[in-house]
Amino acid sequence: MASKRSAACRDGILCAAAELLEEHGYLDLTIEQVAARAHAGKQTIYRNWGGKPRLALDAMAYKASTIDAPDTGSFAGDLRAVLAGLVGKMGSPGKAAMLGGLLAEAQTDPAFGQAFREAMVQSRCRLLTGAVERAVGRGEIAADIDRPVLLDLIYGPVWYRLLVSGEPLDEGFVDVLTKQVLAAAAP
Amino acid sequence: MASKRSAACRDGILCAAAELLEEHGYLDLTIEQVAARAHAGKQTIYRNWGGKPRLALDAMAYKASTIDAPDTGSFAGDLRAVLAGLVGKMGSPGKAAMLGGLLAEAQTDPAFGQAFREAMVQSRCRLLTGAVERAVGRGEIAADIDRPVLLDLIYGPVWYRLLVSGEPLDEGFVDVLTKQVLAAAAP
Amino acid sequence: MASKRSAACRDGILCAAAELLEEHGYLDLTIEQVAARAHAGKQTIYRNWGGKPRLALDAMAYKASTIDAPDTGSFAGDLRAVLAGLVGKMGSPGKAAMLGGLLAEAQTDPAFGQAFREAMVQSRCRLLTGAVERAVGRGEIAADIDRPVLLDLIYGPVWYRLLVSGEPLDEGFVDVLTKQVLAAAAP
Amino acid sequence: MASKRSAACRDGILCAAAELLEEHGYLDLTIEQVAARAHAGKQTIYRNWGGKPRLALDAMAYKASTIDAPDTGSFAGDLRAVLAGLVGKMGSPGKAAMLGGLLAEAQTDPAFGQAFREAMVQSRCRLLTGAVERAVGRGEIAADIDRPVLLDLIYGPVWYRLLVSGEPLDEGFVDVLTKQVLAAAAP
DNA sequence: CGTTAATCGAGACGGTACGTCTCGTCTTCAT
DNA sequence: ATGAAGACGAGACGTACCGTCTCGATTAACG
Repeated sequence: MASKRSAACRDGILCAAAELLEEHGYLDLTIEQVAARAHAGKQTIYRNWGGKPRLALDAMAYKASTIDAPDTGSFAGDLRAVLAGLVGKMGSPGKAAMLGGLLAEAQTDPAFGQAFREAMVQSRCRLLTGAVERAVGRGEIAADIDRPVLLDLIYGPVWYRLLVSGEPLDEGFVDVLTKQVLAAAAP
Repeated sequence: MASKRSAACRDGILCAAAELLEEHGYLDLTIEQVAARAHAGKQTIYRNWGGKPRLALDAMAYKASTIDAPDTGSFAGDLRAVLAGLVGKMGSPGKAAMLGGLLAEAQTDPAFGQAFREAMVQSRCRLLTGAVERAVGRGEIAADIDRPVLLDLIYGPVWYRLLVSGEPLDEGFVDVLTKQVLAAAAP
Repeated sequence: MASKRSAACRDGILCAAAELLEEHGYLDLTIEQVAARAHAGKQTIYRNWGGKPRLALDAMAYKASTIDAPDTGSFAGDLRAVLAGLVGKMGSPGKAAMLGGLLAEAQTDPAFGQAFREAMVQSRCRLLTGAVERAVGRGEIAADIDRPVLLDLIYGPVWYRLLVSGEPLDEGFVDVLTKQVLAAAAP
Repeated sequence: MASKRSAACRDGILCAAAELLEEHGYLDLTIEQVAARAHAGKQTIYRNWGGKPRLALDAMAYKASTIDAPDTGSFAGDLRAVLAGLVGKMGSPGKAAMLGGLLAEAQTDPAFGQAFREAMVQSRCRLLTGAVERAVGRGEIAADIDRPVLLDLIYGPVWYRLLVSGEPLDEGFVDVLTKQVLAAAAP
C-alpha cells in the first residue's frame, strides 16, 4: 500500500512533470527541473519511474481525461465522437512536442515502446472495436472489412497531421475524414 | 565554390552520420561520435550544418534514393506503386528510430520543422498530385474529393504503423490500404 | 536506563563499525554500511551517537585495550614499555587509515576535536607523567625539563612515522627513540 | 607547451582551490565549489588533476613559498631557522584542517600517499641533511647518530602539536625543541 | 613560385544534465 | 513503544556531450 507521504510526493512530481512537458516539450524536459519544481529529490524520481520516458508517460496519463465512445446509434456518429474527442485532446498546444518525443523514445527503447503503445494505441483501439462491430451488425460497413487497416485509416491521418504534416486538426478535418472513412468501409 | 577537400570531408561526415543514425537512432546520435568516426573536427560539422538536426536530415537525404511515381494508367496502379516504394524505403530496420527522432526535433525547433516537412511531406505530396488529377480526369475518383485529406488517408496509415502502432509494413498492408483508399475516393 | 535490547544493539553496531573501520578506513566508512552490517536502523545510530565521528571514536575505544605503564625502576624501562605498547597498538594494519581520518575530522569539528584529544592525547600523557616525576626524583632527568615538549618528543615521532612519513614502527625505532629521548632529557 | 589559455585557467582553479581549502578545510572542499568559484568546468579539473587529492596538493604547493635552510655556522642556528620557517608556514589558521585531510587521504590512497610524502616529507628531509652533515663535521653532534630518527625527533613534535595535541606552535616551543634536540644529538 | 589566407584535425574550455551515492531526517510496520 | 527497514529532500560525485574557442599543420588561390 502506498503511504500518504508517497502519494503526495508522487502527485507533486507528476504535476511538475506534466507542466514542464507542456512548457518545453519532451526533449527539453529534464529530471533536474522536475525535481526542483516538485521540491523532490532526483533519486525519488529514479526510484519510482526509472527515468524520463516512464515519468513522461505517467505524467501524460495523470493529466489526461479519457475519451468516451458513446453509442450514438450510427457508425458515423460513433466515429465522429471518437475523432472529435481525440482531436480535442491532441490538438491542444504543446501536445505535439510531447507526443513526438515519446514517439522517438519508443523507437529506441523497446520496453518503453510497449508501454507507450499500450497507453496510446491499444486503449484507443478498444474505443472503436465496439462501434465497428455494431456497425457490421447494422450492415453499415462490410462484414469482411480488415479491422486493423480500418483503424489505421482512422487514427493514422490524425497522428500524421499532428506530427508530420503539421496541418490543422480542426472540425472540418474531422468531418471530411469521417465521411471518407465511411466511404472506405461501406459494404 | 566548394573545393575538392571540402567535398571529401563533407562526404565523410555525411557517411559517418548516416551509419550512426542506422546503428543508434537519432536520439543517441552525437556530434562527437560523428566527428570521431569521420576523422573530422567538430567545428567542421557545426560550420557546415549548424547542429544535429540539419546534419541528420542531410545524412538521410545523402543515403536516400527517390521514390518514382510511374503513370500506370490506373489510380490503383499509381497508388500501389507509390505505397510500395514508400513502404520499401521506410520499412528497413533502423529507419523508424531515425524518423521518430527527427519528428520529435521538428516539433521543438520550428526552423527545422519546416525543412523536415519540405523533405518528408511536400515532396511526397507532389508524387501523388499528378496521379490524383489523372484519376479525376478518368472519372475514377470524385472530382470534389478533399485532396489534403485524401493524402492524409494515404500517408497517415503508413507513418502510423511505422512509428505509433508498430504493426508490420508488408505487402498485404499495401494491398488492403490501396483498396480502402480507392473505396473512400470513389465517386 | 539502558535496556537489555539497547545494549545488544549498541554492541552490534560498535562491532560492525570497528570491523568496517579496519577494512576501509575512516573516510570510506558510511553509516549505511554500519547499519546494514549490524542489521540495525540508521536512526538508531544517529540517535545514540549523532554521526560518524563519535561513532568511530566509540568503536575504536570498544576494541582498544589499554596500554599499561609499569614502574620498571628506571625511566628508560618505563619509557620503552610505553613506546612498545603504543607502537604495538598503532602499528597494526588499518590503524593508520583510521587515525588519519579521525585526525582530519578533529581539525574540522571542534567538539569532536576535544573528544578525540581526550581519548588519544590526554589519557596517554597521564601514562607518562608518573614515570617522568619518578625519574626526576631519581635524578635521571633534569628537574627543570619542559614536560609538554618532552611528551611531544616522545609521542610526536610515533605519530609522525605512522601518519606522515610512513616509515616502519618497529622495535629498532623504539630502541633508538628511547635512547635519544633519554639523552635529550638528561640533566 | 601549455598555451596561454590553459595557464590562466590552471591558475584560476588553483587559486580558488587554495582559498576554499583555507576557508573550509580539505574534507569540506568540493570540486563543484572550486569549479564555480574559478568559473571553470568540472571536467577541466578532472582532466588536469584527476580528483580532489591531487588538486589540493597542487593548490597547497601553489600558495606555499619554500622554507630556506641557511648555513648559520652552527647546528643550533640551522635547526632553529628551519623549525621557525616550518612553524611559521604550518601555524597559520586553516592549515591544520588542510593537512589533516590530506593526511587522511594519504592513508587510503597509496598513489596519493606517495605524492604527499614527496611534497611534505622528502623535500623537508633534504633541508636538514646538509645541516646535519656539517654539524657532524664540526663535531657538534655524534657521528653515529641515527639520521632518520633524528629527523623524526625534529619534525614529529611539530606535526604532533599541529594535528594531534593542538598545543600552540609558538616561538617558545621552537626554542625548547631546538634545545632538547641538540641535547639528544650531542656526541 | 612563393606568400597569404582559409580551412582542416584535434581537442581544451565553460557549461548542463546525467544517473549514482550518501547524507541526516522522517514514516511505517512488526515485534 | 522501540527498533529494522527504507523512502524522502538535498546535494556532490564523476561522466558524457554540448557548442565555442584556440591551436598548429595542410592546402589552395593569388600576387
